[in-house]
Amino acid sequence: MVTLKDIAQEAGVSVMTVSRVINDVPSRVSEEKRAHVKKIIKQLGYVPNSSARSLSSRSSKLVAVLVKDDLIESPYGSQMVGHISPLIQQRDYSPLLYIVKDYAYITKQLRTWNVDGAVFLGLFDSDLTRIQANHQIPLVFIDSYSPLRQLTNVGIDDEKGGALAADHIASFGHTEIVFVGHGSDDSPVLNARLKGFQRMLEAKGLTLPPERILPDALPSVDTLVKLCRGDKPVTAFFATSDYLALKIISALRAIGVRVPEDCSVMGFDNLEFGAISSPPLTTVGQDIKRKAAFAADLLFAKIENKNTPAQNITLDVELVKRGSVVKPSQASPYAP
Amino acid sequence: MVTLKDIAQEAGVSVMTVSRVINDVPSRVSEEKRAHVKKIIKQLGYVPNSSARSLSSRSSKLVAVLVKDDLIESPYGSQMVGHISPLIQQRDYSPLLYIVKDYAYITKQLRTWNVDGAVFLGLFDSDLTRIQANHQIPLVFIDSYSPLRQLTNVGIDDEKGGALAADHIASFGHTEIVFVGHGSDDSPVLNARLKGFQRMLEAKGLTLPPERILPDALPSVDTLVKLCRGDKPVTAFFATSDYLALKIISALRAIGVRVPEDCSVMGFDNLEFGAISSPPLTTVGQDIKRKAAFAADLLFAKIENKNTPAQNITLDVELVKRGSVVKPSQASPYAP
DNA sequence: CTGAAAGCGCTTACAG
DNA sequence: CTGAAAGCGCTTACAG
Repeated sequence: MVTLKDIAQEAGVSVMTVSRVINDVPSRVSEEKRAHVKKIIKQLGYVPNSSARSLSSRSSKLVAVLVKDDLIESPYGSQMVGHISPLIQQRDYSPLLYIVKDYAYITKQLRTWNVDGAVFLGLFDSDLTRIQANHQIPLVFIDSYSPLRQLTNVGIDDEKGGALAADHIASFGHTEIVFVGHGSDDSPVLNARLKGFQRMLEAKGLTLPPERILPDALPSVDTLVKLCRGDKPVTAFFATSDYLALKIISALRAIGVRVPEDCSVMGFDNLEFGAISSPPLTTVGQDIKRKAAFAADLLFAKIENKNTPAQNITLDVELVKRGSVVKPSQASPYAP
Repeated sequence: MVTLKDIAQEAGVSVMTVSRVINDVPSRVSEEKRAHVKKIIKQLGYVPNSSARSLSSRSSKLVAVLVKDDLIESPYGSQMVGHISPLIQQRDYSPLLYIVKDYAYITKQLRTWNVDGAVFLGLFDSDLTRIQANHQIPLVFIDSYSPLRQLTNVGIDDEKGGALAADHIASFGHTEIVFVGHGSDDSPVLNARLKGFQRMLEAKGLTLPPERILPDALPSVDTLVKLCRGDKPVTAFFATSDYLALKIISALRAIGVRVPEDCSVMGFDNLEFGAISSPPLTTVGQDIKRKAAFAADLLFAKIENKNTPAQNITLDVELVKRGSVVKPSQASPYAP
C-alpha cells in the first residue's frame, strides 16, 4: 500500500506538502512542487486512506442512508435509495446503506463510523426525539411527521393527495367507496392521506364508515367479496400506494370483479408500473426524484454549514388521471 | 466522545483489557474484570471507533456493493440491493453502496475505505480482469460471464431460460416470434438468453430472422406497427425482463393490439409486478433472494478464509406459466 | 510557501 | 490473565 510518506519521499518533500496538494488547501504550495507531487501520486497510484483521514480530521465523508426495513421491499423505497445514492457520491461522499429495524442499531452505526450526516427514510417518528438528541450531525428525514420543531424534513402534501383522490373519485358519482392503506398509529403519512380523503368526502356529502377503512395490506378474499357483493356494493377503491392498488386490481379480478367496468381503483405515488398496467392506473403523483434531490441538498447544506436552519419542505402532489377510475356502472352485476 | 481510554480509566484496567473484552478475544480476561468492564461500557454508552480499528487492524468490516448505474433503475437491480444489504449487516459488516459507471471510481473507493470484500452487480465484464488484478480482497460477482477461471460468481442458467421461453411459446403453435432484449456486445447475460431462445426455436424448425431480434429497450411505435401488421404478423414476443415485457404489453395495447388475444408476450425474472398484472405475465422465473444469499455466503466464506477456492454457481430457472402466452388467434385482425 | 511534532483511537506484537 | 510500547496513515496546530 502506497502512503503519503512514500509519495513524500519519492517527491523529496514533507508529508505535509503532499497532504496539502491532495486536499487542495488554500495556503498554496508552489505550482512547481504541486505539479511534481501530483505526477508522483498518479505514477504510484496513490489512494488516500479514508480511515486515517477520518480518524485525525473527525470528518469521515460518509453519509448513512437509513431505511426502515419494511420500506426497502416496496418499489417506492428502493427507488428512493437508487436516487439518493448517486447524489451522495456526486459530492464525493460515500453512502452507507442500512436497512434498519430498531433504534439501537442506528445509533451504533452512526457513531462507530463517525458519519458526517444521515438520511432517514421511513417511519422513525417514535425514535426521532432520541435520534436527534443523541446525534449532533446533520440529519435529514423523508416523510416524517414528527412534531419536533427543529427538524429537517422533506415530505409531500399527503393530506392534499388524499383529498385529490376523494375529489376525483367522487366526481364520477361514486358513493360506495373503500379506503385501503391506513397505517398503524405510528404511520402519520398514511393517516394524513386518510384524513384528506375523509375530509373531502364529507365536504361532498359522502361518508366513509369505519368498516370501509382498511389497513395497509391486501384485503382478504373474504373481505373483498363482502365489500363488492354486499348490500351496497362498493364501486371504488382508493389505495395509498400504486403497489397496493395493483394488487387490489389483481385480487378483484380473481373474484370476478372487472376493473374499471365494475369497480374503479386509484393509487398513490405514480410509479412507472402503474402507467404501463392495464388499465393504466389513475393515481396521485409525487415526484420521488425531486424529493431525493431536496433531501440531498438539505443534508449537504447542513454538512457544509452547521448553522443552516432546520427546514421542513413539503412538495406538491398532483392528480394523474388515467384509466382505472371511471363512472360507476349503472348495471353492475352485483347491484340488485 | 467516549474512548477506550475512558473506559479503561473508569474501570481501573489497561486499554488492552478493555479492547480484549470488546473483541471477545480467546486469551481470556478474568470473568470478574470482564463483567466489570462490560458494565462500564454500557454505562458510558461506549461505541468503538471503526476508523481507528480499521486503521490499526487493516480490516474495515466494510463491504462494498457496486451496482452498474443502469441496473439500479430496474426493479431487478433495486431488489437485489434490498436483499443483499441485510445479509451484510447480519454479519456485523456495513454495506457501502456505490452506483458506478466507470472502473476508476470502483478502484478508488475500494482502496480508500480498505473494504474487506465487494459484491459486483451488473456488467463489469470488460473491466473484470483489471478489477481482479488490482484487488486482493474477496470479490463476488453476480451475473458475470467472464471467461476468467478464478472467479467467484453467482448466476443463473440464462441459456436454459431462453430455451424454456422458446419451447413454451412454440408449444402453442406460434411461428411468428420476436425476441426483445439482446444486449450490446458486452452483455453476455442477455446474449445467453438469446442463444438459448434461438437454439430451441431452431430445434423446433423455426427461425428467428435478424430483424426480429430487438435490443433491450422498448421498441418504437413504428417498429411495433410494422411487426404486428406486416406480411406475416407477429403473434408472440419474448422480452428478457418482466419490466420490458410489461412495457411492451402496454405499447401493443396503445396501437390496438390485444394481449394475449392478438399477441402473446412473455417475460423473464418473475417479479411480483408480473404476477399481479393483467393478464398475469407468463415468464421465466429466477430466485433473486436465493441469488443474493449465495452471493453473501460466498463472499463471507472468502472473507473468513482467504483460501476458499473460487466458485461459480449457476442457479436454475423455471417456467412460470400464467396468462400472457396463449394460442395464436386463428383470426387475428391483422392476418390477411 | 514549507516542515517537525503531536495526536486521532484503536490493535499488534512483545513481555511478563 | 494483564499491560507498556509502538505504530496504523493521516491532519491539526504551531513555527518559521
